[in-house]
Order: sequence, then structure tokens, then C-alpha cells
Amino acid sequence: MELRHLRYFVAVAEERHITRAAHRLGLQQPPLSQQIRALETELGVTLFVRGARGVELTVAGQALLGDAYAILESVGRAATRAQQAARGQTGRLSLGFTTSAVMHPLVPAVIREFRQDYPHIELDLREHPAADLIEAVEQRDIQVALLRVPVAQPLDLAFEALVEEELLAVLPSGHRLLGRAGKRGIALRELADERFILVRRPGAPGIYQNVIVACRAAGFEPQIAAEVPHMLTNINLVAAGAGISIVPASMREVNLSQVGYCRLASMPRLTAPLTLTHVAGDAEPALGNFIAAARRLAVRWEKR
Amino acid sequence: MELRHLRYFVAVAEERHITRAAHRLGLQQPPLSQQIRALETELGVTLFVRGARGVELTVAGQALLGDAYAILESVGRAATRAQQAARGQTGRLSLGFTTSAVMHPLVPAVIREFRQDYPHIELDLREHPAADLIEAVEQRDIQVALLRVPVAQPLDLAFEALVEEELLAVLPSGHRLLGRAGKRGIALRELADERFILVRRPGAPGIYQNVIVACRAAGFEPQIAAEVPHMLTNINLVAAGAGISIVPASMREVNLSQVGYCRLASMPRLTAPLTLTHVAGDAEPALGNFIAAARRLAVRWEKR
DNA sequence: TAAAAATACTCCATAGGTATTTTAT
DNA sequence: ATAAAATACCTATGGAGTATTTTTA
Repeated sequence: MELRHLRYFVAVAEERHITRAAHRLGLQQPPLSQQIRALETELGVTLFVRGARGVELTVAGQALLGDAYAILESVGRAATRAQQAARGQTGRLSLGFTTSAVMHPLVPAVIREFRQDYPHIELDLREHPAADLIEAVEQRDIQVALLRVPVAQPLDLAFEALVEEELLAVLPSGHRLLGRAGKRGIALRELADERFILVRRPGAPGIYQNVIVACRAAGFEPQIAAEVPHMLTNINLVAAGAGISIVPASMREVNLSQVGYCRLASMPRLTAPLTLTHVAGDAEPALGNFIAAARRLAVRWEKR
Repeated sequence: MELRHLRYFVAVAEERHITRAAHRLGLQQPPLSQQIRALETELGVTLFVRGARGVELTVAGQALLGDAYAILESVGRAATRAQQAARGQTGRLSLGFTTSAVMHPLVPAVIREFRQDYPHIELDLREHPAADLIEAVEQRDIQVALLRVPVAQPLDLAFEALVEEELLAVLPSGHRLLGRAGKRGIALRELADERFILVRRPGAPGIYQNVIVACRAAGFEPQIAAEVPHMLTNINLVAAGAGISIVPASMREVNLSQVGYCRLASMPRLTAPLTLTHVAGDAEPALGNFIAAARRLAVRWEKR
């Protein structure tokens, strides 16, 4: 049986008249009669009783008609669904991110916009440490991840900095430098005598490396008072007076009364990127659409 | 799009290999490649990424695969359903009957057996007076009816007596004839002085006519004390002492203490048929199966 | 470079067209 | 007697086969 048979059958059933149905289908009566007969022969069932003023459905024909409608309709739906999937308008997308990545306003903005533009894509969101995210992308466990500074960059993954974000010094509330910091901020070397608290996790140095390199360029070796696994712990330790730190500007949202943030006057500005990563090569449509949305919003963000 | 495309597509998707799929389908690789390409072109979508060791489904292909399975399966189901409908194993059958017809044990037996043999046929049961039933069958409102003696027999309906049932006299409990009735029963002429209560409805005389004709043949004109519309009313009036009556043997199930039943010794026995009626001409399968079941059980009943 | 898919072409099965006959009311 | 479907026969589209080339890992 072919869909042609069902299409012809439906036309004849609706017209109750082979000649009229043939006309409607854009063909002649004999071939249509033959196709209907062929269908009847294949099914081993009489679908129509032929009369002098047309044809009438048998009970078997009535039974088939309902199914034929359903089948033809679901064929149509299958086609549009495949097309939507190809355009990345349906399916699922799994996205991972680090805590510090979601602190950046761009990330929730991208998620919101993508949800709006592609409501039929199931979005799978997961928060994990950067190293786990990179491994998950490699394993095809998730399709795309948003994180900070990826140090280990496997060759089969593509990495792309969406935006560069300024790094700020976090100091305890009463710190003398907070008062002296003007619009341009304090010089990095003014922190030479401070004790640093930095985020470092095995396999994902994050901005750790950047800070140390910058300090050395500013002429001093930073004293590391503590290495913590999480950026919020980091800020809490500063609040507790255990030292100072340097964090992405968006962490300013963590607005504890015991800490203050100030800019660093180094030129060029000390920054850390918000990085997007996925498996290299052709991205499947839903992923491509996500990346496009992320890039679009990143450009808009830079121009804000 | 044709079902062929979906069948081929499924084979390729399952084998992840056009050449192997072609072999499985009993054709060569190039035509299969062409058909898959044609499907992709028609949908405007890439279904497979071609590699050196086979093909892989794209997301669009994955989306289509699920739908293709569902479609092919429902095509198969549609075919078997049409065949079942043609054999009268599915669909619906509406059956009407009179009160006196269902009193006959054959009727519930037929319904039970039909339900058992054709569990997928929806059986519509309705109880109505005989005249209404005949009209309903003519109007194609119901397909088949079981009733007693149809007097008005429209030409477009077929009538068939399933079984002849003996008629019995119903007498008030203390009636002198009940004691004298032997195995053979009482003679009809012994009722010459009794007052008769008979069922008669406009348009459906039932056994009314038969009884009168029989009495005349026995040499007397019966005195009609009352004409009632319903056979149960009839027996209740006998119980009340209003007269005597003649009813089908199966009414003996109405076992009131105030009435007694006895046979009538006339030869041949006075009988009334249980009649089946439906529109004349070819019966549709479910109806044919019902009629066959009714006939089969009727024969078995006669031989009991 | 080896395996798989794509291309080029050929063929033929069959969907579809034309002319006519049969059927049913 | 008439309208509709069936039959007979013909045509040609396109599905499938064969040989070969191109692609990809």
C-alpha cells in the first residue's frame, strides 16, 4: 500500500463518485478506478459498492476512511516536524554553566531570549564546575557550556569568548584603599602587600592564572593566603577579613555589607572572558541557534 | 511523499548504512540512495550525514524516524481493521426487540453468544413496541429487530421466523380447567365461555389475530373482555381475575402465584413465531454474523 | 587507500491516458 | 436510456538495475 492509494481512496470516499474524484485529483476515471481496485485487492476487502449514480462506502471502507485521514494528517505533521527539527525549532538542547558564569547578566538574558524564540525546544540546564562541564561536552553529555577562563582546551572542542568582563578588587569594608579608589580605580601594585584569596579547582584554574600573571607584570609576587573552590566562598572569606581578592565585575551583585568592590587601574584593563564551548565542527541546528542568540546578545551587551 | 520513502528511510536509519539497508530491502544501493535523496529534497531537509563507514541520522532524521515508525504501524493497523470490519468483527450493531421477544430464552442466548464471538462489535440494544421497531429498521435507525408476529410486513424488509413457540392458556390460580388439564392440555373449545384478555397495539396485532382465528376454527367466537398494550399487563389482569389469556410459553417465567399456565391440546399446536427482521438485500458483515448466530442458536433450540 | 555514497545511463514496471464496453438504475 | 464504472490497450514517468566516479575518514 502507498499513500497514493489512501489519498485516492479519501477523494473517492468524499466525492462518493469516482469520476468526480478523478477530476478533483487531476487524473482520469479509469486509472483511479484501477488504483481503488488495486487497494481493494491488496487489502482483500471491498471498500465501495458501485452503483449507477456513484459509489457508497462499505463498513470496511468506513473503517478505513477514519484511519486514512489520521495517517495522511500524521504524514503532514511528520514532514513539518522534520523541517522544524532541521531549523532547530524543535528538539532539546542541554546547556551547562558555572556559578560564576550565571552571575553574569548575559547568561540569564541569553536563556530567556532563547526560550522565547524557540519555545518548542526543551532546554536542559545544569550547573557544574568548569572542569566537569568541559568533560561533559566532550562526552556529548551536554551540547554547550558557558564558563569563565578555560585553561585546558581539548582540541575537539570549540571555545569562543562572548564578552570580556573587567576584574575588580574585593576588599573588606573598612579597607584604606576603598577610600582612595577614584573613578579609574587603584593600581594593582598597591595590592602588593595584601594577602590574596583566589579560586582554584583541580583542572580548572579559572582566573587564578590571569591574576598571578598580572601581579608579576605589576612587579610583585602575590601572597596567596587561601585557595578556595568556589567564588562565593572567596567573597565570604574577604568579608571575614581573611584577605582580598580579584573577581569578575558581575560578582558585584553579591552585595555583602562587609565587602567593597573597586576597579583596577591597570591598562589594559584586567579582564576575564565569559566563554562558550561546544564540540568543534558543524553544530546541529538547535545548538547553532543557541550560539547565534548568545553572540547576538553579547554584541548588544558590549554596546550597552 | 510515499510510504515507500518512509520504509526505505527506516531501513537506512536502522542499518546506518545505505548498502546494507538496500540489501535488506532487496534492492541495489544506487536506487536506495536516490530515494533517500528524493525524500530529503521533498522535505527540504538533510536526514543523514554521509560518512566513509555509513550514515548517521541528523536531528531532523531522528525526529522523522519516530514519526515514520508510528505511521507505518498505523498503516498496518488500518489494513487489519478494514479487514476485520469486512468480516464483521468490528464496528457496531444496533438491535431492537419487544418485551415479549426478550422473554424468550433464545434472545438473551443469542446476545450472549454474539458478544462472546465478536467482542469488538459495539452492540446497541433497545427495547421498543413491535411497530416502532419495524419503522426503525426501515429508517435504518436500527439494523435488526427481534419481535413476535409481524402483521404489517414492508416489502423492503426481510422477515424470518427463528423458532415457533407454543402458546399457553393463562388462567387465574383457582380455575377449574387448571385441575383438569393433563399432559396434552385442555381443548381450545373449553375456553368458549371464558372472557379473553389479549394484547393489541395499533399497527402491531401480535398474536391477537392468531388467537381469534384459532378460536373460530375451534367453533366459537371469543369474547374479548379487554385489549391491553403490553403482555405483562395482560397477565396481571388475569391474576386480578378479569379473564383468561393466551400467551407464548416463555411468559411462564412470569410466575405470579395468582395465575396458572396450561397447554392447549389443539393439533397442530397453536404457536407464535419469534421473528427476526432486517432490511432486505445484502446484509453488511456484522449483521450477517448476527443473523447467522441467531439461526445457529435457533436450530440448537429446536433440538433441545 | 579502502569503503561507502553519488553519478550517469539504461531498462522496464506500472501509474496514468484514450477509447470502448459493461453495468445498474 | 443514461450515467457511471469496468475493461482493453497504449504511453511514458520514474523506480530500479548496472557501471563508474566521487567522497570521506
